[in-house]
Amino acid sequence: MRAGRPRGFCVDDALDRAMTVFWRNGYEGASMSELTAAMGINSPSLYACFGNKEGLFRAVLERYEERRKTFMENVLAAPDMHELARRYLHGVADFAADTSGKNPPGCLLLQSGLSCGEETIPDELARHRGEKEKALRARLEDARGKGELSKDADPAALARYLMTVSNGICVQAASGASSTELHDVADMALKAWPAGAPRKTKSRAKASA
Amino acid sequence: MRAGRPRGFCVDDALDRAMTVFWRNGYEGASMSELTAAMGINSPSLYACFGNKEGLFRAVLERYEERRKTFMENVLAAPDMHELARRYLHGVADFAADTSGKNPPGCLLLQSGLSCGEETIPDELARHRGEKEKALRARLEDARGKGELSKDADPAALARYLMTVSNGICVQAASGASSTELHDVADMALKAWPAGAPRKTKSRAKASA
DNA sequence: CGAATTCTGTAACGCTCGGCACAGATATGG
DNA sequence: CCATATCTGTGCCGAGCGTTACAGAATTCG
Repeated sequence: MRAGRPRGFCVDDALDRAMTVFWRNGYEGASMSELTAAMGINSPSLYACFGNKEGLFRAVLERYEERRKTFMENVLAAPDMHELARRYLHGVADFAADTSGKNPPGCLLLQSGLSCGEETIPDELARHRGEKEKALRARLEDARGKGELSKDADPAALARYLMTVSNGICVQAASGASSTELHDVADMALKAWPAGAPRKTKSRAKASA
Repeated sequence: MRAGRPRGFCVDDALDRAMTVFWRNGYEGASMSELTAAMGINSPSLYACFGNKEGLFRAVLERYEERRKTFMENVLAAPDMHELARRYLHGVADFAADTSGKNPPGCLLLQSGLSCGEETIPDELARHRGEKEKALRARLEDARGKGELSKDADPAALARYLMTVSNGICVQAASGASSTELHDVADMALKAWPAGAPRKTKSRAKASA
């Protein structure tokens, strides 16, 4: 164990509370006083732990990705590509409409700073969204190689389509759309998905844990 | 415009310049000093003309809608509903990818403040986006009444779908997607659009969430 | 034990923010 | 040509921002 006075707060809990503030107010709209108040700590503790506001934000993003990891794993583990698309879009709809916690509806990767005074924030968020798209594309390319997807399908375009609809759903959620409205949009978007090998679709809906 | 010293700048030009700043930096990220510098005026002139920062922003939004008016008119004047969807999505793709002016790629109604410290800004923007959705829905309802759209089609859901994809396209554009990528997404989204006039439409069961 | 180390709370820093008083400049109307 | 009205530029305001200096409190190590 390390010497010195032990930290008086749980880092992950603090990050979860900071996440809510960034999510609701955006990066610039979240003031340090709001953040420290929500986290239940004083600013020197925050600066000692995270460096500065941007460092805190990056830590929040990592925490966010960690919490969404099981969802993406579940999506990528889909048995066929139509099921992958279905799990992804309906999972996003579930997630975006979820107001059971303290977080506002929508998605942190959009709400916290689509545009902003410091260019580095939107760039970082775009990078994170790009990572998700890349994961989807890799899975689709793999499926195409294995014959689970038509040879004339374009994995990159399909992945981009999923991300586009997903981001649109998040915006709709932030604008106040209901859960069923979002799922209807997801269903409609799935009609554009290539038929692929399997013709049988199960209509089972599962919420993201 | 009676007595008194005449205004030394063109209001619309100033609004166009302010629009670029809000677009690129977001509402909160746009400082008054940046705005006045871009508009080529001093702050007292700005305050005398627009009241305060939020007043300026609202004026910018009006100007924006005015500039987009002919586009929406062209969309709503489409001869059939598939053409309406096509014009809308590809028009948005064109618009979002356009970097010929000084405005960044994407859409002001999203970039300038999806989330923000002052709740009133995201609300106002959501209202503006809602107006567009309402216009599309009204046109679709009208078309359904005239038999140009299947009776079991849902105008509200279709309008929401268009808005969702449109917003997604704008996010993709802001993330750096190319024009052809955006048009590919628009084409793919159009595959989900109900067929022209025939009586047969597949209605998929809604998710049980 | 004392020394070293690490975290915490108080209080304040310099800076930029949005906004405005004021006086000079430039127009109109009588 | 004066009275009135509107706009412009200079300069400044209090508030809040992100950030940090400092000293005391709590722990481990020798």
